[in-house]
Amino acid sequence: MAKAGTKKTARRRTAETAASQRQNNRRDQVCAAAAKLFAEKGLAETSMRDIAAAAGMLPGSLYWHFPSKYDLFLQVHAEAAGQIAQRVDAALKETVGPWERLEAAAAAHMAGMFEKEGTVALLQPVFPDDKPELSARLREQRDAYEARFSALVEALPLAPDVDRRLLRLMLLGSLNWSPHWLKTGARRRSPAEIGRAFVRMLRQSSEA
Amino acid sequence: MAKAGTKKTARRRTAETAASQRQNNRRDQVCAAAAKLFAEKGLAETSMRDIAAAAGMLPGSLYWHFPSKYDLFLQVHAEAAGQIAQRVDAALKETVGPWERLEAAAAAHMAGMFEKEGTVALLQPVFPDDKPELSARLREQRDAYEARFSALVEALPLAPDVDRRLLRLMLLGSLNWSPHWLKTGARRRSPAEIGRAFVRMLRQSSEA
DNA sequence: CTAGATCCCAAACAATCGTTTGTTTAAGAT
DNA sequence: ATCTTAAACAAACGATTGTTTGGGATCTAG
Repeated sequence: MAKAGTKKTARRRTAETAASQRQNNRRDQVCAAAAKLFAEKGLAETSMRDIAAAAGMLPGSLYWHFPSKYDLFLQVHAEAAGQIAQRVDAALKETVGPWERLEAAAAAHMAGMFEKEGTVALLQPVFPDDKPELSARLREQRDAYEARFSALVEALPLAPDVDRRLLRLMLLGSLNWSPHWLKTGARRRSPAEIGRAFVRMLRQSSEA
Repeated sequence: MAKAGTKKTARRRTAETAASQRQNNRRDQVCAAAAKLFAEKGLAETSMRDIAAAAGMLPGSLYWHFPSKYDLFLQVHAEAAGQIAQRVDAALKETVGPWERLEAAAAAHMAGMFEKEGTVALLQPVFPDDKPELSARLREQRDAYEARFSALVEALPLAPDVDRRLLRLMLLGSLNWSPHWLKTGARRRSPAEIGRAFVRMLRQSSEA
């Protein structure tokens, strides 16, 4: 087929595809195990040995996939943020009213946080002061995601005396705090329902 | 004067008072230093060496005042919780209306969290899974404090379809999350004002 | 068949952790 | 002056931390 192409590209492409089949087989597995542990115990309380054991390999082997523990955490964080952002964006595409959009975003935010065990790690802000680079990256990811809510609140038809910033912070705070009391088992209402309920509680009081 | 009293009691009393003057001189100092560090970096990220350095003594000397790191943390946590509870109770004594009482409690909660640097440590729930005793004690302290808000919400005149539990959780979540974005310097509104604003946002929408 | 890449193991590295031990200093009590 | 106790120092303990090193499979490309 592509044998007529330049030797280099042809060789490289086959090498890439063949390699990528074999490549990163267990990388995602490591990520998943790390996500779960980070979400359960936090960054500092989770050791590389714990992650390695959960992923079924030795501690040193992790360093073939990730250059450091913080890079691994950053990867997990980015994936979690991306998943929730994807959910929110998908929900927003199907919704039109300003309040309905905020409600859909809150529901997607909650559903995204609780869909997988590891995703909750996103919201617990862990900013190690001795790793300013890591903290900066985490803030970037978080800010980029939360910008969606800034826009949604900005679009609300509100009475002129309502502090939009405070409304946004109140909603996000109550959403992000929910993992502390919402247990995954035997929940009365689904996470998405709770997110919608929070938005509705804010709605009538501040409508224009 | 008291020389006619029994030798034992007289001697013991003077010994106690004299000892208590000399006793626990730097214990509070250690507590304050630990509270500040715990609030800034959390339990796991704060080492006994950090605390000792901040208190101006050597690591081993801490163990004369506290039997372990977790006991020290528990003490700090209890003091912080007690201070906020005291503020809330004082504010409630002067307020009568159900909504006004909730508003006053939220304001006191916020003011208490931000009055000292170390007090914020209260709200960041740190429950090490390998120390169930510590986790249980922390939960006790937190639950005992938050019971106030349960009672306050229960006393609100609400429409019958309003979920009081969810309203309480929303308020407490947004309050407890505020340290993540409310910077101590150059704040637009005081913590107490923000707490009041949060309650007002909930008020009109759910009033009976 | 050889060369090289991929992936992991086995073992150790230096650093830091919470904690313990033995000793010393200072001050009040007898 | 002697005895006791509070409070700290100095130094180390074993365990755990994140990470490095070197080598051994396993597979693919040439």
